[in-house]
Amino acid sequence: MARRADPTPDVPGTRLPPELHRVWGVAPPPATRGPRAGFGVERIVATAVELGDARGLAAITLTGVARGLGVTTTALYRHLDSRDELHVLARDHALGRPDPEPPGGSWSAGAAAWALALRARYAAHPWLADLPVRLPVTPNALAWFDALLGVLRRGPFDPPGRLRAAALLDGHVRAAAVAARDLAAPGPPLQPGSALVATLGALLAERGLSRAAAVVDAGLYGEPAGHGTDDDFRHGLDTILAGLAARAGETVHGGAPHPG
Amino acid sequence: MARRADPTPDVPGTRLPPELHRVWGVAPPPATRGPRAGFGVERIVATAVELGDARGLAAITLTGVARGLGVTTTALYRHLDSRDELHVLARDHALGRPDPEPPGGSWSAGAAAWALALRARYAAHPWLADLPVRLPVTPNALAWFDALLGVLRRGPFDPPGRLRAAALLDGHVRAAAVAARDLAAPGPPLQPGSALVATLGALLAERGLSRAAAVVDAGLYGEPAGHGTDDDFRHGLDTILAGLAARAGETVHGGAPHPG
DNA sequence: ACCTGAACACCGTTCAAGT
DNA sequence: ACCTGAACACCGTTCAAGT
Repeated sequence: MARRADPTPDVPGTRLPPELHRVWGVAPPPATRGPRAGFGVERIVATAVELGDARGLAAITLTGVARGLGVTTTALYRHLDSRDELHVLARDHALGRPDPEPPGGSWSAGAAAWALALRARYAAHPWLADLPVRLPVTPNALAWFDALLGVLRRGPFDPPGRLRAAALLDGHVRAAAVAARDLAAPGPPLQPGSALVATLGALLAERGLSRAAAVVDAGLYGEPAGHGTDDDFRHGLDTILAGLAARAGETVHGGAPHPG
Repeated sequence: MARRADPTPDVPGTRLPPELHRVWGVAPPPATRGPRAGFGVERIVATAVELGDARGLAAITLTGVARGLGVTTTALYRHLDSRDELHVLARDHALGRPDPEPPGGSWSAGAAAWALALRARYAAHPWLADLPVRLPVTPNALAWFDALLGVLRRGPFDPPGRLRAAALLDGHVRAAAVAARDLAAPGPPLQPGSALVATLGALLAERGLSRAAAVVDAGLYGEPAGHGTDDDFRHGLDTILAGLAARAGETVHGGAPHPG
C-alpha cells in the first residue's frame, strides 16, 4: 500500500499475470533513459496487424514483423515474450474500442447493432476469427463484452442468461466471418451447369443422396451469392434474436430492424 | 460414351477436378503390378487423423505423417499432391458417415439430433473445426449435408430456407466446438476470488466498464463449467431452433426435446 | 539497454538420383 | 513405380556476443 515516489502510477494492473502486462500497458518501465529503442511494441503490433490483413493469420510471424521493421527476428524478443503474446496484442489492437452505444432502442435492436459492428471488425481483420476463443481479459475485448452486456440488460435475461446469449451472439459473428471469408476463396468451379456440378449430381444420385443431389441439380449450390454472405449473417442473427425472444416468452414480429 | 475393356468402372468421378480424385476413390489406377507400395493413402490418412486427435491441426504435417510411417517426407508426394490434399482426405475420413436417420419425429427433433451427432464428431476430432469452411464436395461431407436436408424437408422451409438453416446449424456446431475446446485449455486463473479476478474488477471499474465488472465480481466469469460446455451448445441449439420455428410462423414450446 | 549472429529443431515443396 | 537425399525458403526460440 506504500505509494512509490517515482512517476509510475500505482495501477492495479501490476498484479496482472505477466502475459497480460503489455496488453494492459503496464509492462515496460517507460525507459526514458539509455539508448532509445529503434522501435517499440506499438510498431510491432501495427506491423503484425498489417501482415494479417494482407495475408492472414499465418502471415503474422515474428520473422515477417522483423522483416517489416528492418530488424532481426531475435531483436523482437526484447519487446515480446513469444508469438502468442504478439497474437494477444494484435487481437486487442484490431478489435479496437466498440462504438459508443446509442441511448434508446430495444434490446434486440441493440444486440443486432452490436453484432453488425463486431462483424465489421472481423471483415476488416479476417484473421481475428482464426485466433483461439478466450474469455475477454484484455482491454478492448472487455469493452466489447461490456457493451453487449449493457444492451442485454434491457432484455428478458437473468445474469447467466445474458452470458449464454452473449456467447451465442459472439459465436455467430465468428462463424459467419469464417464462412464468408473461406467461401469467398477460389474453390472448385461450382457454377450451375459446370462439369463438376453435373458430375457431383451423378455421384450423389448413385449413392442415394437424393436431397443433396436435388440442391446441386437446382443450381442452388454454386451461387457464391447464396452462401456466407451478409444476407446469411443477417438471417442467422435475426433467427437467433427471434429464438432468444421466443424462449424468454416474448414475441418479436419480423425480426430486429436493421440499424444504420 | 465408349465402354472401356479394362476392369476400371466408368464412374463419373473420373471427370472430377484432380484435387478431388483421391477423396472420391477414383484416383490411382489400382496398380496391382509393379513393386507394391509399402504404404498407401489409407495409412497416410489414418496417421494424419491420429496426429490431429492427439495434438491438433498444426500437428497434421507431412513431416509428422512420414515420421509415423517410417518413411521420408518426400516419399509422401508419390501419394499426395500437397498438404492441402491431406487435409481434405483427413477431414472426410474423420467426419465418417452420419448415423442412419430415425424414421419419425419432428423436423426440429431431427435437426437437434443431427447437430448433436455432428458435435460428437467434432469432439472426437477437434481439429475439424480449424479447417477452412468449404461447400461439401467430398463423400462424407455430402452425406451429412444430405441428412440435414432430409430432416429440414419436414419443416416449414422453402429450398433456399433449408440452405440458410443448414448453414446456421453447421456454423453453430463449429463455433461451439471451437469455444469448448479453446476454453478448456489452461488459461489465466479466473476462479472467483483469485488475484486476477480482483485485479480485473478494479481495472474495469476504473474504466467505467461496470457491467463487465459486475459479471467478474459476481464470480460468473471464471467458472469453466459455465462457458463452452455442452449446456451452452444445447442452449444455443434450442434457441436457433426456436428462432427458425418462430420466423416460419410456427411456435415450439420449451424447445426441441433432447434425443437419446 | 538493445540488437546481431549462430545454432537448433521444425515446416512444405521441388528436383535429381538411386533401386 | 517407388523411395531417398540434397536443396531451398521458411518457421519459433535460446544463447552468446557485440556496442
